[in-house]
Amino acid sequence: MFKELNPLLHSELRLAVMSVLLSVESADFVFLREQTGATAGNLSVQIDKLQKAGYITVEKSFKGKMPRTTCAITQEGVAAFEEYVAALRSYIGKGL
Amino acid sequence: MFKELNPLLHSELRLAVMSVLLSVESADFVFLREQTGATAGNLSVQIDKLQKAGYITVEKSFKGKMPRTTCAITQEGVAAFEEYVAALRSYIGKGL
DNA sequence: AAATTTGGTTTATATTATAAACTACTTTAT
DNA sequence: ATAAAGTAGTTTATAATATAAACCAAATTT
Repeated sequence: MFKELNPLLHSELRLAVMSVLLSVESADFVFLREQTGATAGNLSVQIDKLQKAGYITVEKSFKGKMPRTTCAITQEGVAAFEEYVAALRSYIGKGL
Repeated sequence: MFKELNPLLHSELRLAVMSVLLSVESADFVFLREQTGATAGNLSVQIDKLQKAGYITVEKSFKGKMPRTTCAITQEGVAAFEEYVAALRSYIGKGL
């Protein structure tokens, strides 16, 4: 009847992060914070979870002297997102 | 950019309950438990929250000697559900 | 050189979800 | 008639989650 909603994606902020990353090759921490409107602390935690799940990659580097964290979605992440959307449809129906 | 996801509906079980109630005039506790696959305890709690939010009505009666709890979605509930779906679209895009 | 800003992380707290335990009663079997 | 098992839930305890607040290290501005 109802498909299971991947709990890692069924979170407002993590879903927003994935949504941004789906459309942009890669994005840094500050860009993600701006796009999602999240606090840095919350974003830091959720990025970590997405990375540990293998849904995104996280690269740390320096832009001049300032630290920079760059994120990108993985193939696994894309697949998980698509599955999540398919599961949602079982709750929402054609409506979505 | 991203619309807020009503936290009362952004819950797997509550969303499933609302989804069932959208399609059936009314449903009793047992039917909801069967359709959602939830435990009775979890269902009881979530029904309570939906009722307190004004998204569903809950009527207690007896069917013969056995207690019966009957739920139905309210207009407010329908509206909230539709808004939730619209908000989801901001994360999902055309895909859904 | 002191104050502020940037780019984060860690930690503490509040909320949520969930299952386990319990209540109250009914039905069935002995 | 009574013990055992089932039904329809509720309450309570625990685990997981989300979130913000506090913090840190370095850079920039005044």
